[in-house]
Amino acid sequence: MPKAYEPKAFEEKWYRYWMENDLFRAEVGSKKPRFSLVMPPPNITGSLHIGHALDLSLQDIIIRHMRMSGRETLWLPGTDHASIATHAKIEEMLESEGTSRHELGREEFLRRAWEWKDKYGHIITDQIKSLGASCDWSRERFTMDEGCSKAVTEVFVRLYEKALIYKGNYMVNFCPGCHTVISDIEVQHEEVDSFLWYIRYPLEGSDEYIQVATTRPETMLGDTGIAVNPSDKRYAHLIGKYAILPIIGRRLPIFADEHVDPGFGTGAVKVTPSHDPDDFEMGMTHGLEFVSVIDTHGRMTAATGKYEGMDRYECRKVLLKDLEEDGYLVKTEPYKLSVGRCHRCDTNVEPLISEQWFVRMKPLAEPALKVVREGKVKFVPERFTKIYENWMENVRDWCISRQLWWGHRIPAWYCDGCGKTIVAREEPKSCPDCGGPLRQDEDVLDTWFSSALWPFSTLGWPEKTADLDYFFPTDVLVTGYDIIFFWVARMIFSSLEHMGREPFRTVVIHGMVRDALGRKMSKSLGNGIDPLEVIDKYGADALRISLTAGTAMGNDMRLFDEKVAGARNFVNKLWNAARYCLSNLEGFTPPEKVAPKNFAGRWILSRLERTIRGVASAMERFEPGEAIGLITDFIWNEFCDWYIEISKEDLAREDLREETQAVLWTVLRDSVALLHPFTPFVTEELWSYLPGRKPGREGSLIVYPYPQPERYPLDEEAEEEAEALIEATKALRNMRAEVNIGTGKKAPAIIAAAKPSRWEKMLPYIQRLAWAEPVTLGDAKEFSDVQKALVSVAKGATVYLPLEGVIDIEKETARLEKAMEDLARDIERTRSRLSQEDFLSRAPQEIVEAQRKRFEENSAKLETLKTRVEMLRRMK
RNA sequence: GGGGGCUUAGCUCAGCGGUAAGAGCGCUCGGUUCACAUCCGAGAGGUUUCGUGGGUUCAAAUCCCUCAGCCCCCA
Repeated sequence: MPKAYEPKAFEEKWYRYWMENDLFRAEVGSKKPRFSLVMPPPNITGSLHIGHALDLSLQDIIIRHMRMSGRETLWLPGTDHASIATHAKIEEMLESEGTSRHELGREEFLRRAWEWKDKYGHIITDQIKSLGASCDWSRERFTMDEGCSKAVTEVFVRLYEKALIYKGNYMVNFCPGCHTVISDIEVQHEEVDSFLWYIRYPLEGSDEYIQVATTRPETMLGDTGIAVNPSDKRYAHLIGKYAILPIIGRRLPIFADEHVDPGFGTGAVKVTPSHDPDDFEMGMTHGLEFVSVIDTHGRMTAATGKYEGMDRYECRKVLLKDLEEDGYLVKTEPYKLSVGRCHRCDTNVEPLISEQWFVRMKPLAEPALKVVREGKVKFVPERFTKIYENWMENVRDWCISRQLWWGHRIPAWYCDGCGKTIVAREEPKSCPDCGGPLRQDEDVLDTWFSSALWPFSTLGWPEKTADLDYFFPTDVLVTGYDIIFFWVARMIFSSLEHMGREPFRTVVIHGMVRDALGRKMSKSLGNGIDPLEVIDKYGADALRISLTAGTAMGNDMRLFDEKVAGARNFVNKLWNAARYCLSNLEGFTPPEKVAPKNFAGRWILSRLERTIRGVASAMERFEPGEAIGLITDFIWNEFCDWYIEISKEDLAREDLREETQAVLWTVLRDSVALLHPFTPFVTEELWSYLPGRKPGREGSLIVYPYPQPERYPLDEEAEEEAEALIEATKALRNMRAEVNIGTGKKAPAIIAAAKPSRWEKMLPYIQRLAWAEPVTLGDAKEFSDVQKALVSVAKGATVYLPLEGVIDIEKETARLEKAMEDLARDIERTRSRLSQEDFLSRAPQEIVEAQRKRFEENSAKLETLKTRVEMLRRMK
């Protein structure tokens, strides 16, 4: 076994080994209880970022834990076609070649897109492998593969037939940057510093004006009315009259509408039904004219006269100048307003009216709410339930068409002859009504429309497949809180609608990974951490630990180099502990049963049992951070710091050598097994060196039964003895440091015990652990008059550090008095607690007992110290 | 405007009803002990204390309410 831990030496090797031996593959119809999980499909245009690394690490931890716990596990991987992103990427590529999609035509564009996908689409899946993700690559899917596409068509047709999909002319969010409609949740609202412009519109047949305030002056060219609040006395006399739109000259009816906030601006608002969602509503209810003044490129339309062709913001500038010159602009005030930006390209979204396809949400949302409220789908942590419900309760219809070519083309055909619309699974040859020719809808569907079907489309739906039958519904879904609405919610209602049941039982939500300063990682800030670089530097295992340890599920976390280095240090510690164990296990044959007689062995197995129980509980609650914390604490602070040191003594003893070897082997084996879901590479590597490893595939750690509770007896007696030993050792080390006796330097020690017989067996350990030589044992009274020594009290014993020279009485007295103060304070606290009737009668018996015991132990310690201090005083 | 989160040691964070507040990093002191300097030993550091003020309880950092600061989501 190599001396140094070097992850690069074996990480790739083990991934290949697992793959070649088909160890990630799920078997349909296995007798084991099954456990399935689908991977949130990463975007094919993307490369692995730290968010993926977290998401995938958590899934791998869960799936490996389940696999080792005896489940037939499926972790289904795949990728997402990412309509907008890929489309943009291809367009960019074509542009660099001096051509465009319109020049090439749809068919050629798609050919080029598929070519690109075949060439680059697997980059991210290759990267996923370097993390150790144990997903079943034989079942890998792509949202645009044949099966998933078939599912999309099927769903579209079914929803259309149930009138849950409709086409209509409504106000939508258009992104001039991506040149497509986007859905409501793809718009990000952001507060920006802007202005409120006050403009006066002349009243018809009068010299007077009505003043309005607006944040978007350029839209005034499309104004078709002016609204005031019905209760607003200032304007009551103008209702029913008309104003004249400056520059354009259009007659604008002045009307009352309750939605107008009298406190905003002047209380009178211009109404642009074609470019504002609220105005759209008013336009509909009040029968206003609809005039579109901004097109899908963000440019002014022909309806704007001399402004035609100008960019909307350019037009704003020119128009304001014109208004000012003509005396219409009254004033300009600074104003904070919320602008909608495109989630993908950051361009300001333009609300405009357009004919698009929508999913009717109300009927779908109801069952999706019910299933969560009834607990059939549970969120972990629970607080995300409320966030989901909140959204689902207020959900609006989902705009699903996109003006792009890369994606699932909408299965709708139009007959120009008779105007009929046909929605069908197979392309119809001609119009069933008039026999005329048909043309297919040009648009594709929102990518999320296909990912919403992921848990069942990937298992073969709409076909009845064995996979679907066996693995659906899936058990858990792991994802970040940022896509609860985009994805989780949509999977839930889609599955309920098409499968008749929930897609998964538990949704495990994690937070975002931030940089060292708590900032979001972004390209513009350049503060992103590349997981591949981290893996290169510290290994995948260290990365996985640093992403999961020390954080609670659902909370954001910060990642920085020192954190990963710390994780790597732990792995190195494990590596060296294993080296120690293995070097002492040469020629060792694992016994049938490990049942040590010595307290040290019983102690460490008892502690191991507690760790196993804690891990089982944490994993059950989906708190891998807690689980890994328990395991690392056990390995480092108990096994390495204490048991391994003790074992050095015991291995040298004829009567204990064999059982000590057995304990070392057992604890190492279980530690490595417990850790495997978290650090798969190093553990499988160490496993390969472990005596007793069964040969071949079946002997791999990845399929070794995960340590479960009640594997070893809890041994309170041994734990108490070990605690006493540790306490005495620490007391000695402490006193030695006090008087600058270096570690490793021999110095005598005296243990004055209440029950000396109990301490006899511990002397060799104390000798080694506290570099104490010679160690003298006696009963409490025997040494009470030792003068040249420092004293500490441990559980059941007084520990002396005899000194060659004369002790500094002042200093020692002060040290002891400080200890006495602490004890006295504690004694007082427990005494007062024990004197309360309510406490004695209402608190559980164990708690009361523990207090009593503590009171007695501390009183005894205090008594000892008191006597000692009195003695020191007499010496002065 | 609605919803959620955070506020615990210098920093990053655990702990979320059971009784002297924990970890890692950083800091100080001491160490080339035959697994490990990617390490070992000791220690300081939280004003009797977990943002503030109340309440519930035998018992609160932990549960409830108030307020404050910061952050996120939705409208």
